[in-house]
Amino acid sequence: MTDTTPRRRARSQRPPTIIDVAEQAGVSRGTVSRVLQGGRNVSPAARDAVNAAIRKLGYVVNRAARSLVTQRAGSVAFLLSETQDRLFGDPNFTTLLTGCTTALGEHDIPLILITAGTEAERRRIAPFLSAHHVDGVLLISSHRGNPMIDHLHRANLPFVCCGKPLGEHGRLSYVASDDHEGARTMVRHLVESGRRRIATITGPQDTPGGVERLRGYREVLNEHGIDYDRRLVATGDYSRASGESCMQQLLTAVPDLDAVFVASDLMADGALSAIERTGRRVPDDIAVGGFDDSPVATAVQPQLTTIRQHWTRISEMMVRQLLAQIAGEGPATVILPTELVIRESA
Amino acid sequence: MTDTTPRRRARSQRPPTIIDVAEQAGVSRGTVSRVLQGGRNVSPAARDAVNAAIRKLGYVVNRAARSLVTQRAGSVAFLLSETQDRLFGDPNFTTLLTGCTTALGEHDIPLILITAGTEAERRRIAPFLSAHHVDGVLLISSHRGNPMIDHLHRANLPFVCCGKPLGEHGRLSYVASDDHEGARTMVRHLVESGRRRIATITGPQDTPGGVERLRGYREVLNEHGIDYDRRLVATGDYSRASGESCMQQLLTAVPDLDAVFVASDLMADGALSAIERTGRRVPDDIAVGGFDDSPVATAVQPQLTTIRQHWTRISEMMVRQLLAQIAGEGPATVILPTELVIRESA
DNA sequence: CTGAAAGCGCTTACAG
DNA sequence: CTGAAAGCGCTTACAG
Repeated sequence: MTDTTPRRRARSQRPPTIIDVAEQAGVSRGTVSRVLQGGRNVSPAARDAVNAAIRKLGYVVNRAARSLVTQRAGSVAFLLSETQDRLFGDPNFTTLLTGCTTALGEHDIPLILITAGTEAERRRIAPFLSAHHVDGVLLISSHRGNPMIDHLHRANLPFVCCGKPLGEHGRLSYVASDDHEGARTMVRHLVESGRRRIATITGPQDTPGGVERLRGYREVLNEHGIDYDRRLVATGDYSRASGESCMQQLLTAVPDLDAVFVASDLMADGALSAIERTGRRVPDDIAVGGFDDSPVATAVQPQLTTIRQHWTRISEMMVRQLLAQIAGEGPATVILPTELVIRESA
Repeated sequence: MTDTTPRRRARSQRPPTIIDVAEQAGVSRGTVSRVLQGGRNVSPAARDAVNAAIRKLGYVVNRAARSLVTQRAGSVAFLLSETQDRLFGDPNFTTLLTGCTTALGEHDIPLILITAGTEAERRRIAPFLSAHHVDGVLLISSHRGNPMIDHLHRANLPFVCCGKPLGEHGRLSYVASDDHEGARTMVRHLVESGRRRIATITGPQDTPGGVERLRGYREVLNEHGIDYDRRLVATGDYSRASGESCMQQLLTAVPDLDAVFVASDLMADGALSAIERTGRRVPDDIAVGGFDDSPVATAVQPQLTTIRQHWTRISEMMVRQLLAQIAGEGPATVILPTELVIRESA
C-alpha cells in the first residue's frame, strides 16, 4: 500500500471559502466579510442570505488568511515563566490554566501554552513573541525579577501578570488576590478565637504572597498588642515538605505556640503532619489556618480553615484585562477579595 | 491623553518581511523562501547571504502567510476531553502537558490547549477542529466512548491518544504505559515478599488503567495458586478520597489482609491514611504498592513502593507519533515499559 | 448598503 | 541554482 500523501487536499474536499459563501448567497465577498465582522452596514436581507449560506456550507473562517490581513494573530499565550517543579502538585495552577482557556474560548481565542522556565527556553521563545505570533500574553510568574517582563515590554506585546510582579515599577497590568487583607482576616480569626502565641509559615520572600501575607500577619498582631516574635516565623517554599519541616522547627523553638497561620494549604497539610507527630491535637492544642482553599483543604484531616482565592475570577479578569489592552486600553491593576472559609482546623 | 491606537503598526516599525531579506541579501524572494525551507537547491553563497540578512534584520517568518499557502496550521492541539475535576491534583497531568509543550517546542510547533469536558464545549470546538485550525491533536481522555474520537476521524484530523482508548476498534494511534505488565510486576513483588492475602484497589473499570491493572493482579495471583477472592477487590476513581474509603471497606471485609496493590499513588495515599487509622502498620502489617510514581509517592509516610510511569517519554512519543501522522504515516501503537520503584511501603 | 480591487507575506511549480 | 509570477483566503478603504 503506497501512501501517496497529497501535498494539498483536492479542491473538492477543501473547506468552503468566503467565495463559495458569496456565490451561494448571491452577494460579493466583501459583503460576506462584513457579516463575519458583525454585520455593520449590511442589509438584513443580505445578512440572512449570508448566514444561511454559511450554515448550509458549514463555512468556517480561515484564520491564517484573516491574520495575514488584520496583522493580528488571533491567539494569546499562557506563558509559564516558572521553574516547573513549582507547578507539580499545585492545584491552583490547573484551575488557572483551564479558567483562562475557558474565558478565552468564549471569545473564540485559542490559548497557546508556552513554558519558559529556563534561560534556553526563553531564548527560543523570544523570536516567537517578538514576531507577534500571539496578540498578548498571560504571564505566570511569581518570583522577583522576571526577565520576561522586560522582553514583553520591548516587544510591545500586551501582557497581564498573575499576581503582583515584585520589583517592577513600569506601567503594567496584573490581577491578584488581596493577599494582605486575606492574611489579616485569617490572623484576626485566630486572635478572636483566643489564640495568643500565633506562629506563621510564610511563602518565599521574593514572591508577593510571601511578602504580603507576612505583612498582614504582623499588622494584626500589632493591632492586638501582641509582640512580634521572630522565633514564631518560618519561611517555606509553598511545598508540602517545607510546611512540615517549618512546623517542626517552630514547635522546637516555641513549644507552647497555640496557632499557626500557614501561607498555603499545601504547606498547611505538611504542618498538620508535623503537629500530629508530636501528639498535639488540631485545633484543640494548635489552630491551623491555611491559604488558597485548594482541593487539599478538604482532603486532609481535620479539614482546613483557610482563605479562599477565587481562581476562576482571577482567570476571567486576566483575560478581560488582556483583551482590553489588545484593543488599545492602557494597563490596570485588579485586586480581588478573598474569603475566610471556616472548617475544622481553626 | 487620547489613545489613538493605530489599526496597524506603521510600515517602518513593522517586522521585516521576506522582501526586506531578499533585498538585503541581493537575491529573490524565492531564494529566501528556499533557504527558510531548509536550503535545498540553493548555492552556499546565496544561503550564507540570506542567513546573514536574516540575522541582521532579525527576520522571523510570518506564520499566517505561510499557513495560508501551505494549508497547514503549523500548530497542534492538546485536547483535554475529560471532566476537569479528574485533573485537579493529578500531577501526571501537568507532567504530560509540559512534556508535550517542550517536545513540540523543539519542532517550533505551538501547542494550543483546548478543553472539552462538557457537551457544550465540544460543540464549540468542533468547527475549529473541522476547519483544520490545528494540524493534529494530542487527545487526553481516559474514559470509554469518547465522542471526540469519532469527530476527529470524520474531520480527517491526525490524532494520538494518551492511553488506550477503550472500546475503539478503528485504525488509531495511542501511546500508553504497559499497565498490564506494570501491575504484574507489583503483585509479583508482593507475592515474592511473602504476602498471601493481597487486596487491590482498582481504577474505574471504564478506563484502561482500571481494567489492565486488575487483569495483571488476577493473573499473578492465579499463577501463584492463590484463589481469587472478590472481597479483596474494591473499585476506586483514582482520587485520594476514594482510596481511603475503598481501604476502609477492604479492611472491614477482610481484616487479615496483608497487602494491597493500589492502582494509583493518590489512592494509595488515601489507603495509607485508612490503614494508619486502624492502628495497623505499613509495611509490617500491610504492604502497600502504588502505581504512577507521582510526587505524592515520596511526600507520604512511609514513602510508596510503586510502579513508575515515564510521563516524559510518553509525551515525547505522543508528539513523535503525531508529527509522523501529520507527515502522512499511518497510525501506530506505542507501549512503554514501566519500572518497579522500591521504597518503604512494600 | 454594496461591489470591485488591492494587498497582507509567504510558497511553489514553472521556465530558464 | 535562480527569478518572475501566480495564488493561498481573507479584510478594507474606495467609489458609488
